[in-house]
Amino acid sequence: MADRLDIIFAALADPTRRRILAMLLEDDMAVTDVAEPFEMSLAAVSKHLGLLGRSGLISQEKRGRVKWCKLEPDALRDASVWMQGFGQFEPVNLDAFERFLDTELPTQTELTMQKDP
Amino acid sequence: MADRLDIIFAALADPTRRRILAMLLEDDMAVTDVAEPFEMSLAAVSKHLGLLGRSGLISQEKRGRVKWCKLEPDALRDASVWMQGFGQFEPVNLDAFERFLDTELPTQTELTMQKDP
DNA sequence: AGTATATTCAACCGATTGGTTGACGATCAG
DNA sequence: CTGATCGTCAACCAATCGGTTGAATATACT
Repeated sequence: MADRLDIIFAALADPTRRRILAMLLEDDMAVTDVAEPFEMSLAAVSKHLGLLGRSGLISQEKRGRVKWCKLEPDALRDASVWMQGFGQFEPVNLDAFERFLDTELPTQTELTMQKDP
Repeated sequence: MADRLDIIFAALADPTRRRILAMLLEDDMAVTDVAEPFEMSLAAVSKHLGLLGRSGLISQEKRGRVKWCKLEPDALRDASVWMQGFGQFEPVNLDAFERFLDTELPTQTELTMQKDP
């Protein structure tokens, strides 16, 4: 019933999970290390990681007794693409959007924005 | 407590609300008209619209007895910027964008893609 | 073997969510 | 004025969420 975007956006709707994703942006981490900075039980963080795993935003691989968590930014693409469908009317001079286009999508700019046909 | 991103992502996590946003992408709509295609009560849709309004993703203006709903894509910027921090390694591809258009916005394909100018 | 470490499981809790229904206040049309 | 239409409100319900605790499992260390 709940489709992929439901699960991804729901996963992103929690500040703890967003913080975890930001941490994993720097490096892969074990569950215990992920949990360390949070003021909640390890079990709670483990649940968050389970949800992130089910959403595809991270992958988890068990090596020995340690379960390594790895960011999977690909999973964000669907959500990002969905959102960009609404950004099409945003003024092109929005700082962040422009920075994004400049640095990340140089070749696709004309295709999506049709700035100067 | 719940910060802006929490509320925006939570708003996007529901398929009904995403469908509503897609509808409002075409044009401003009255609450009753928004509710029409959904198989749920008007009150339920009204609640969804209230949440979307509180999240800033739409604005609502009452004229007479009709309350007009208007998409506010600016509100997506914070979320989009946040996500782009994770997408930096994965350029958005147009295949995914096309899939999005097929499944969520079938009628707007020509409008947004400008296939044959 | 015995103990410590890493992680999850299961049961529970209060709060929130997504939906319903019925009553209600506005506003428009005749 | 009367009646229909537009939309919200309030109360309720079942399900899910984010957290807790304590027990359980699996792996590693000595």
